[in-house]
Amino acid sequence: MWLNFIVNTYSFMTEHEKNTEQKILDAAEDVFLHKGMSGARMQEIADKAGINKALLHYYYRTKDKLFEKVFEKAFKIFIPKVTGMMASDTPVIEKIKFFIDNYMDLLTRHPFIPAFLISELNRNPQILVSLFEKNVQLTRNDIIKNFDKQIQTEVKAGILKSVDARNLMVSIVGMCIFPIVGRPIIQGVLFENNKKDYNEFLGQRKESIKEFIVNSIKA
Amino acid sequence: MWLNFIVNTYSFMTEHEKNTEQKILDAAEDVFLHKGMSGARMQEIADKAGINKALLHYYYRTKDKLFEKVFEKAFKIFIPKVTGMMASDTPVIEKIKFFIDNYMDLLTRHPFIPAFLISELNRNPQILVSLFEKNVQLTRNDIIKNFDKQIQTEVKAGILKSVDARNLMVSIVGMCIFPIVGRPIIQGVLFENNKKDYNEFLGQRKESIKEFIVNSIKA
DNA sequence: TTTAAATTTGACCAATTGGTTAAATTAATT
DNA sequence: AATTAATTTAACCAATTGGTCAAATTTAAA
Repeated sequence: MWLNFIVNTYSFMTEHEKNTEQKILDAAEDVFLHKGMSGARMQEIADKAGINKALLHYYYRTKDKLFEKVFEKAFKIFIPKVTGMMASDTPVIEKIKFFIDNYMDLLTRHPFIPAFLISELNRNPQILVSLFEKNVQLTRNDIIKNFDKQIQTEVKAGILKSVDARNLMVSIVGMCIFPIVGRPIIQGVLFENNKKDYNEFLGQRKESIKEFIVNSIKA
Repeated sequence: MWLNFIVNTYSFMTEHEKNTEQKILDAAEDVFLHKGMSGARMQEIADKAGINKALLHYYYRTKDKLFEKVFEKAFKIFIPKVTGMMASDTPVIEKIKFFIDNYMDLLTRHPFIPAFLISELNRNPQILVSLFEKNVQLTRNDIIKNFDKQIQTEVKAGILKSVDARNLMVSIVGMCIFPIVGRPIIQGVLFENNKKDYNEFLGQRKESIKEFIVNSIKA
């Protein structure tokens, strides 16, 4: 679709157009996720999409614009889930268990996104600025405050030990993400590089984390 | 020093030589750590070292060779510490507290190394193979087994709750590393991008992790 | 003080890279 | 069927990149 780089993906485009565009985006995701912005090559993306390189620039003018799209998609898959977990009104421990189950599943389905986000954001934190404007940044603050309030309520009710909301959240996400982004190192150092053993480890990790956290915060 | 790429840094080289070589290595570290293998430019490294680009190739034939040196140094700073923590014969909880204090300090001093290692290793896990051959891979297995044995002893002695050594180690390191590698995201989402607030958060994080873990594993 | 060896440089090169353009092809509109 | 608009391609380009080389300079050895 012409001027697509401005108007984006809309419902009135034909199946054919959607396919070409989607093929490019899929290929771009694949290449960018594994090689990063600086390591990705437009030619490789074109090859993987089965199209001419010039067509890439026809749809997404520049490498930066294409990268932006891929990054935004990756970001949206992972980050809102974290604040999302704090929104429901179930008890804290239930909430956490639910989150860990879902987040670990998400990580298993997209194991390369977190390292990609970490790498690109450390190299250029500026990317976040524009993303934060677009997305649900307004309510975010209230959500965190509410989650903290809920925790303090349960602390006073004698359900939980005294814990700080943000420390808890960073710990939970860290315990979930590290075995994924650090896989090459951990698998090498602690599992003699045995892929099967490590997959088993990841399989039971969910339960391990939940038990570890509940043990820590339950009064 | 001529043929330096083969013989490496030895004590019999003059101060002048050591300086030039070190200047290159420092500059390379700086650039590689922030831009990664594919994003780093030999010209930028040369500029930062204040030398001609050809001199870079005189000392370290290729970009790959130079990268290898930087990577190995970064790796050696961080990874042996983890297995090292398990070697002493103090009680488990003391060991863990000592490790967290030291590791968090290390992370604060070198905040960009972990993301660098994660990124490069996910992109090319092959790098590890040669490194594992060179380094203390022999005793590593015994160290882990001994640590696990110590834990199980303390479990039976009623000091600790039942915990798996490798899960525990991954959790500890994950809780330490995530606030560093995920800084841009966490600072943005949870701290309204306030740098000062985040530094304060990092300052108390050490104690928070220790308390969190002890609460979880103490019987 | 020669002479030889090691270090440093400027100029250069081939390959790669992101991006462009004009022409060809296909799809949509009349 | 004719024309217009949208899509796709091959060929090309300027800039960048890792790397080389011969010459110049500095240092060490004789």
